[in-house]
Amino acid sequence: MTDALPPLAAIRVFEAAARLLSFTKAAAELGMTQAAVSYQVKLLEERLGAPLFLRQPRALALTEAGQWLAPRTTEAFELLRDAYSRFGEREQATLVVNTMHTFAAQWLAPRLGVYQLAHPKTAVQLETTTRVVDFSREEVDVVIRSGKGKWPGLLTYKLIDVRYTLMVSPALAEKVGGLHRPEDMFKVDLIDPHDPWWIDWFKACGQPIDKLNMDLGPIGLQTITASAAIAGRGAALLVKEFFEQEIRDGRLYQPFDVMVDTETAYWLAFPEGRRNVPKIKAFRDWILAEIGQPGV
Amino acid sequence: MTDALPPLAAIRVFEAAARLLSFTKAAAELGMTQAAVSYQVKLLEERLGAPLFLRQPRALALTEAGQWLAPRTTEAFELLRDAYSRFGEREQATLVVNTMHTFAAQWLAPRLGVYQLAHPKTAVQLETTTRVVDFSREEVDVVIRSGKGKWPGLLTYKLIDVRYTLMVSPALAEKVGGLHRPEDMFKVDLIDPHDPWWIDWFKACGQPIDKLNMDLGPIGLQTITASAAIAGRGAALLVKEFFEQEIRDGRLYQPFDVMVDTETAYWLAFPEGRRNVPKIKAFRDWILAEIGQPGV
DNA sequence: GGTCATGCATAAGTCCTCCTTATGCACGCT
DNA sequence: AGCGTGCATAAGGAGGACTTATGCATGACC
Repeated sequence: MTDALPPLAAIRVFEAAARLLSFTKAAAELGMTQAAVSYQVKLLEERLGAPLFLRQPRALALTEAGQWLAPRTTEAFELLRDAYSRFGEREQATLVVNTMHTFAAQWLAPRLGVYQLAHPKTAVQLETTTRVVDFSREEVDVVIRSGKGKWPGLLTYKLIDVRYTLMVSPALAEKVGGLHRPEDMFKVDLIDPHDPWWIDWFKACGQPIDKLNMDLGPIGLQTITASAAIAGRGAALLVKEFFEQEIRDGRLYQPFDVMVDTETAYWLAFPEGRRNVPKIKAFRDWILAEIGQPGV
Repeated sequence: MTDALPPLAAIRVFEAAARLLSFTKAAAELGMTQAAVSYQVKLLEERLGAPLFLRQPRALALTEAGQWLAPRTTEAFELLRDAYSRFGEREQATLVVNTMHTFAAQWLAPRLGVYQLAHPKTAVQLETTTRVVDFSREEVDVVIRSGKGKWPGLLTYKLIDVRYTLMVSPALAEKVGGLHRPEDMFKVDLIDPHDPWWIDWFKACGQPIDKLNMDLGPIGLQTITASAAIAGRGAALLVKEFFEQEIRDGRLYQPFDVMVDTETAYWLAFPEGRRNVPKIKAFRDWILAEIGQPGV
């Protein structure tokens, strides 16, 4: 026989019975019947080939062998209980949120102070990427991404529709004599003019354009295009929800009512198997409430 | 949620997988399939709400959380493995044999040297009592008792038939002119004359006596009555097998062939549940071989 | 001395946890 | 491109771990 351990279920029962010196009390602590405790102790005694308890009237006592074994077993179980209890606390301490830069910078970061006050035990760690996250290979708790929201193996919660609109600096609009209708767009430059969003926008305005100048540089982050618009360099297509503060400040304004619905949205997503993780549930509930949608 | 531990089966699997950084190797060590390891790890990760491993091509890695938890878990399991392994060695160290004084002193003690040489790792601790042993309340491994040998819950192995015969000192026999037939018994005293064995012995000799003088003291141990017989104080009824050395030495001799069979025997007995305990099996096999009977 | 409460022991039966089998997928190597 | 390897998963089975019911021994109380 190798030094394989006896069944762990029996060891666990023995540990509780030895610590409490009562099968009945051990049963209560372990959430099982006294008969199950008796049964497991008998199994362990037979397996070890030695009695561990002396059954006495109205009292249980440990044999010498039991007295030798019990504290060692309890020490091991205390290590386990401590480790797994502190693990729970430790895991609650940090929530890793991976999302694209725009969402992080414009929507989430400004609100994290509120989140922190409401959840002092959990620090949110923002990661800003746009690539696909593989939850089995990366230590990420939740992601926020745009798209259709149907990702197998993930639970998804809809946050914000992706609808963009044209925005400019009020100063620029005044400088060119105002932008009163989409036909006035010749007066200003298009920021990030190769962004395919422009095709859909002009089409929505009834002025379709066939093609964009795709030779220009890579499509920029909305935060960069928004900065250029605020600087008066032209008009940008932006998701309005990300720039509410700038709108309130008068640094950006929306001259026309045209909104282009991409039929996609921003989604909170995480693996189905983590649906019951407290810090993830808390974050989900908070962000849904913050967006003004009913929680699950 | 209380600080209840996750399922121990899952923790055990995690510990092996973390230590070996391989589900396949962990499966081999634990004697289960790789699918079972994968399943248990997934269970634990969902229960804890955190991934413990990062699945990489041709390599498993622990997450930060897993790196935190694994050494603590391994430490606990090393305590358990060490304790239960040393327990086995420790339990092999001593065998407690409870038997009546005569068997211990006359038959077993003289042979224990031989046993010790054959089993150097096990010390036999003799307890000499005649009362009933309750294995659930006393730390006794095996008992040797006389009787019918049918004791519920115990396994029994027959050792020696209880047949007694008359024995005297050769010097005493010569002093009284010899003991040639049972009718000569008037020449010597009966040692322990109130022992009921005398009724059966005289009856077996064709000279029944009706009663004994029951007013005398308690029935003595055979070792005491044998000492008196050796000292020439009279004749004693003894189990011959216990006094072979004294017979060889010429200190006792059996003048008649009369043997009275009590229809009982000396039995080795221990609880059924301990049938597989190595030190008990070893002792059983030795004592059966010593008595000249085939082992089980 | 009789009755009752308590705690452990056991048999029989149930159920669900833990596993196996079969198979898929991703990746590195050749 | 094909193959070998290691992890993942679904479906299903079995046996381990438990429950229920009951017995027994003992101490406390009247």
